[in-house]
Amino acid sequence: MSQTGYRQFCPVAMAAEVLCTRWTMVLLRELIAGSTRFNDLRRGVPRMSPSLLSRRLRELEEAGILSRRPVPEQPEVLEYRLTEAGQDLRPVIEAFGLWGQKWVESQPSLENLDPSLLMWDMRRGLNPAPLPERRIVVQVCYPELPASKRDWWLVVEPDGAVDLCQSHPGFDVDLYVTTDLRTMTAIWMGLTTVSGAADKITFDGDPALRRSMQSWLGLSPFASERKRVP
Amino acid sequence: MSQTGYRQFCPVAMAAEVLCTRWTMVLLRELIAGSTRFNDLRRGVPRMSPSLLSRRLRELEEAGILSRRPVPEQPEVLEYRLTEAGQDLRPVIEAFGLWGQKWVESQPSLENLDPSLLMWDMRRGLNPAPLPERRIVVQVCYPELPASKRDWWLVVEPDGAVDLCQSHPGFDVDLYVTTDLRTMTAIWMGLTTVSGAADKITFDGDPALRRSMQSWLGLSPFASERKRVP
DNA sequence: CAGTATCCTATCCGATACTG
DNA sequence: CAGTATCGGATAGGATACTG
Repeated sequence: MSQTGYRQFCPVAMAAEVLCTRWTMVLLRELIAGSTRFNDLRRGVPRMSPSLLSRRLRELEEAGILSRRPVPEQPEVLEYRLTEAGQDLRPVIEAFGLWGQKWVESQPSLENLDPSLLMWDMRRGLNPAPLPERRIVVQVCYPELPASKRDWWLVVEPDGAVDLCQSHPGFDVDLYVTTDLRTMTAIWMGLTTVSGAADKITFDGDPALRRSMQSWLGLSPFASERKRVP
Repeated sequence: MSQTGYRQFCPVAMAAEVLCTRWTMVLLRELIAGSTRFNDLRRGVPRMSPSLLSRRLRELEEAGILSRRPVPEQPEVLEYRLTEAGQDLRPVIEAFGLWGQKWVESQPSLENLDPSLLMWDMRRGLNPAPLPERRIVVQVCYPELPASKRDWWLVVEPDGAVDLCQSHPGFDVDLYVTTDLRTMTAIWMGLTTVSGAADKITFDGDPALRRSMQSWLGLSPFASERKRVP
């Protein structure tokens, strides 16, 4: 937002005054998704400058939306946790996301891809349930990208924990997935499906894993909402 | 919002890019409440400059949220109607308002009172159902205000139509209500009630009307949500 | 890694005045 | 009444570099 507040007694205006400043809703989405540490937040909101992030976090604390407390083990590092008021923003974020998914043209967003962000989101959403009960390693390759962002490894531990690596984790790879970033992003957003984009993906490795990919690949929380934009 | 967009493929960011610019949410609240004409919108969002209003309306049209069409009878005047995408913002606005009502301290907003806006909102919300089936005139007086904003008349026609006047409409007044603007605003927001603020209101006229006031006085759509802020 | 301070510019927005 | 153009200032926020 710019200049001063709205100075209006309507609750919508009161909320907008706190929430409708640049990056705030996106940051809140990341907090609600569960990130609590500064650099995790940065990963989730990569285009936001650290100084603005720092500032927003302070503002949100002041607004009673989150608390900044030292991490117990590392007292010089802060941890950001939503207060009750912050948790209660979940329906607000969901309403935003739902509406955005339904009504905002996605072509322009698909011009602004970001492999780190996508993989970070995929890591978070990945659903280990359909996977066999052993360590599973999936390598994703985007041949069009420069080497530093080309290869990614998702490591799913037997207990369901998921790690994202940018260098080979040392374990055998169960499934190789090669595609372009745009296709993978479209799948993640629910604009297409693994089978719908079959001609743009090549697989190598465990056929069962490949067939079940749509089910274990975690999609955007809004992927199930179909586009309505004309 | 400032600068350029977020260039992020998350639906929350996509929605925020359209919705989180200054005044936009407040304007949308007014559109969803039913205003369709430029100057009605101005009344509902009085602190917004006309040029910004004009601009936002064009942006919202571009975003597919509303349509600008000439009024059938007055082809040189435009009428702003929400499209389906715009109607679908209702849950978003409601989520905002609900959260604002629950979690934003209202003291500061109560420093920024506005009789025109309040009366305009009251006119809109007034519930004619509990009133007798004849024309009812209620005069509201804020003695503390300058003459030009002191007296207001709500005229409820037998068919339920409500008019707001700033000069005596000529009909007999059924009920006089005298109070201060802050009290009336607090009632409208649900922070107190007519009987709870009885010591700050004086009545003259029809006792039945007075007793039923809480029921016919239209409150803010969010008035029923109780404050939770600590 | 975690977070902050500084600096500078783009741009958003508010005020005002103006036209059909 | 309905709506738009212009203009200038404030400030938000981006880039960068820096500290514990």
